[in-house]
Amino acid sequence: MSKKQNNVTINDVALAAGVSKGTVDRVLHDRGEVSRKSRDKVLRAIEELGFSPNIYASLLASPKDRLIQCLIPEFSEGEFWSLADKGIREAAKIVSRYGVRVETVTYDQYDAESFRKACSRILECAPSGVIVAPMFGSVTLSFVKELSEAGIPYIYVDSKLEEDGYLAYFGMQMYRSGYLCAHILTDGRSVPDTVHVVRIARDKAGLSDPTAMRRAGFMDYMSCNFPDVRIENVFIDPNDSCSIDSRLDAAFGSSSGPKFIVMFNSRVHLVADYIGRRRVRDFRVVGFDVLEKNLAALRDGRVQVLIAQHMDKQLVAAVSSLTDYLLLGDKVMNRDNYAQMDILNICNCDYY
Amino acid sequence: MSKKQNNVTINDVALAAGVSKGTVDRVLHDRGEVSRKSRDKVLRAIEELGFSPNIYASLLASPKDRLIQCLIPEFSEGEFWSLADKGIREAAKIVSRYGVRVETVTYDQYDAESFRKACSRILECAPSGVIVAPMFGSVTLSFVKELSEAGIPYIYVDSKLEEDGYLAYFGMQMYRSGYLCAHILTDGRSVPDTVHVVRIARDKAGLSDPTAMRRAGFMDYMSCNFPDVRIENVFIDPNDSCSIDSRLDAAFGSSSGPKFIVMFNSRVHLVADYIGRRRVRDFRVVGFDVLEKNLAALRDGRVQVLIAQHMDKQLVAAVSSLTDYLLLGDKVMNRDNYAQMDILNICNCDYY
DNA sequence: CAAATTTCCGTGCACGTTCACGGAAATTAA
DNA sequence: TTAATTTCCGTGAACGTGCACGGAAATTTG
Repeated sequence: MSKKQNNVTINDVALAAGVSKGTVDRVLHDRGEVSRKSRDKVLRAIEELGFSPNIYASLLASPKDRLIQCLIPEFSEGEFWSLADKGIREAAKIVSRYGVRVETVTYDQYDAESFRKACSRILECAPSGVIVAPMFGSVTLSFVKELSEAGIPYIYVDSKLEEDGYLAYFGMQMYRSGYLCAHILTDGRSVPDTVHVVRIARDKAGLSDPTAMRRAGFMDYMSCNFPDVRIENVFIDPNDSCSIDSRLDAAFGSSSGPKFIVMFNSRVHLVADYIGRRRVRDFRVVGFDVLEKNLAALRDGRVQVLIAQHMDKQLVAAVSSLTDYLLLGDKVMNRDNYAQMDILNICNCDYY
Repeated sequence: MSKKQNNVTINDVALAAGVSKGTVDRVLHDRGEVSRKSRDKVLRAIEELGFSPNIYASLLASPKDRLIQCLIPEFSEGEFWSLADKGIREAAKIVSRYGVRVETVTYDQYDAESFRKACSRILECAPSGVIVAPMFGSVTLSFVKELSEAGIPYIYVDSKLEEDGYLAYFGMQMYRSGYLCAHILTDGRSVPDTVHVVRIARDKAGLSDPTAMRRAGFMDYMSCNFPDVRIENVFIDPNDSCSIDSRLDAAFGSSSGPKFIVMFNSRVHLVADYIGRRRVRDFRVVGFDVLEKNLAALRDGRVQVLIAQHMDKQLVAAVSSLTDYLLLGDKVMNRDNYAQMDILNICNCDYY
C-alpha cells in the first residue's frame, strides 16, 4: 500500500505545455479566454501525459449543494410505490456521503393537474437532477423540455416517453412481462377453456394505462399458443370493495373446472383474498409485484406465481447513476436499464 | 444549486472544544496521544455540532495506492468463472475513478497447492483488500487468518467458510437452490418413476464439493414430495468426452417414457448436446448457470429451465462494497448478501 | 505613434483533511 | 531543585483543483 498513484497533475500538464495551471483549467472546462495555440499545446500535453483530473480535489474545490428530486405517485404503506420510495430513501443515505441530497415529490396518479403542479414545484426548486415516473404524456413532455432548457438532467423510471432528452431509463419491458406471464400460466399444464384476466383499475378516459403493453404481450402469447382458449376480462372498480366478490362470483360461479387467473397490476392480493374467503379450489393465479400482501398470498398458496421487479433496487440504481453523472460528469452508465423479471413462487419467495 | 452545505469543519470542532485541529484529527482516527479530558471535549463538540468529515478532503489528503485482489478459479472463455471475471473487470473500470485498482488472481480449482501459492503471492503484494472464492477449506482458513493479522479486509464470494472474520459474503444459498430446482422440475407435472441426476465432475477425494448442499436441498424436496420417485445418479468423467454418450445411453436407453434430468453444476450443456445428438424426445432438463452454451440449449429447447445467479453483478457488488469500505471506512454494507435465484426459461432468457 | 480596448494568461488563495515535526506541559528521576 | 523523560498538543505544509483578480500582450482606434 505505497503512496500516491497518478502523479500527473494539472501542474505537470501546465509545465509540459509551457503555460500556467490557470490556462490548463480553462481548457479543461472549456470556458474560453485561451488562444488557439495555447489550447492545442495543452490538449497535446494532456494526451501525452495521460492526465485525468483528481476527482477528490475537484469535488473539494467546488462544493456545490446538489439536490436530486424524485417525482413518483403518492402511496400508502405497503403499496407499490412505497417500494420505490424505500429505494429512494436507501439511495439518499448512500449518496449523502457525497454531499448529494435526495427528495421525494409525489402526485396523484389519477389527477393530471396534481402532476402538473408537482412539476412546477420542482422547476422552482431548480434541483441538480430529476428522476421521474411519468404518468401523463403531454404534461411530462413539456416538463422535461423545461428541464432540458434549464440544463437539468433527468432519468425516467417505470416507464419512459418516446423522446430523446433523457439521461437514462430504469424499468421493465412491459410487453415481454405479459408474454412471460402467459408462458408461466400455461407452460406444461392443461389449460382450461377460459382464462380470466382480472382488471382492477379506475377506468378514466385519457389516461395511458401503464399495463396496456403487458396485456398486449399476454394476448399475443395466448393467441399464438392457445388460439382456442377464451380470454375473459373481469372489470372491477377498486373503490367499490363489495363489487369484487359479486363480479368474481359472476365470472367463476358457473363452471367448476380449474380456474386460470392473471392480473396485470399489483393488486392480485385482492383476488387472493376472494379465493381465501370463498375457499376456491383448483386454481392457478399469476400476478405482478412483491407487495407484502401479495407475498403473503404466495406463501399460503392463494397465488402461485408473482412476476416481480426490484422497484427499490431500480430507484437505488437510478439515484446512484444520477449522482455519478452529477459528480463525475460523464456518462459511465447504460442509457436503457431493463429491470430483471423475477419469477417468484412459494419456494423462492422468502429469499427475494 | 447554491454553494456549500455542511459548513461544520474540523476547525469548528477544534474551536468549540478549545483544542487544535491536530488533536481533533487524533481523536477522529483513534491514534492516541490525547488526554482523557481533551478527548471527551472533542467528542462532545463533534456530537453537538453534528460534524461529519468531508470525504473528499479526507481522500485528497491521504492518497494511498489502493489495490483490491480477487482470487478465483482459472477459466476459459465462456466458462462459469469467466462471468465472474467479467464482473471484476467491469467493477475495475468503475472504481478506477476513485483511485482503486483491481486485479484478478487465478488458481487451479482442482489443485490445492496452486491455491496455496496464489494465496502467498497475494500476501506478498499486501493489497488493501481481498475478494476470495474459496475452494479449499483449511488453506483458506490459514490464508484469511494471515489477512486478518495484516489488517487486510476480505470478502467471500460463491461460498464462505464458517468463521467470523470476513467483511461480507456474496453468493447463493446452495441448499435453497437445490430445493427450488426440484420444485421447478416437478411442480404441476406428472413425474416419471425415475429422475436422473447427472454428475459431471472430477471426483477427487478431499475436495469439498460446492454443489453438495444443493444436492441435499434437491433430495430433501424430492423425498418429501415424491417419496416413491427413484433418484438415479449418473456419474461421468469430464475428461473422457466419449464416456458421456455411453453413460447416458446406459442410463436412458432402457425406458422410453418421459425423462426428467437435473444437473447441479454449470455443465448442463453437455447433456443438452447429448440430447441433440441422440434426438431424445419427451424430456425435461433443469440446470444451473447462464453460460453461453447453456443459454443456446435453453433457446432451442434442449434445456427447459436454468437457475441462475448474476455472477458478474455479484462481483461488481463485492468490489464496490470493498471499495466503499476502503474509502468510506464504515460498513454501510450488509454482511451476507444472498444472490437472487433467477429462473430462466425460453421465454425470458433473452432479457437476462 | 500613443491611447484605448480587447484578448489572453499567470498568481495566489480557498476547499477540509492528514500527518510529521517540534515543542510545551506534566511527570519522573537524580 | 534541576534534569531527564514522557505525555500531550499546536503548527504548518502538503494533497490537486477551481476561480477571482489583476495585469501583460496583442489588437484596434484616433
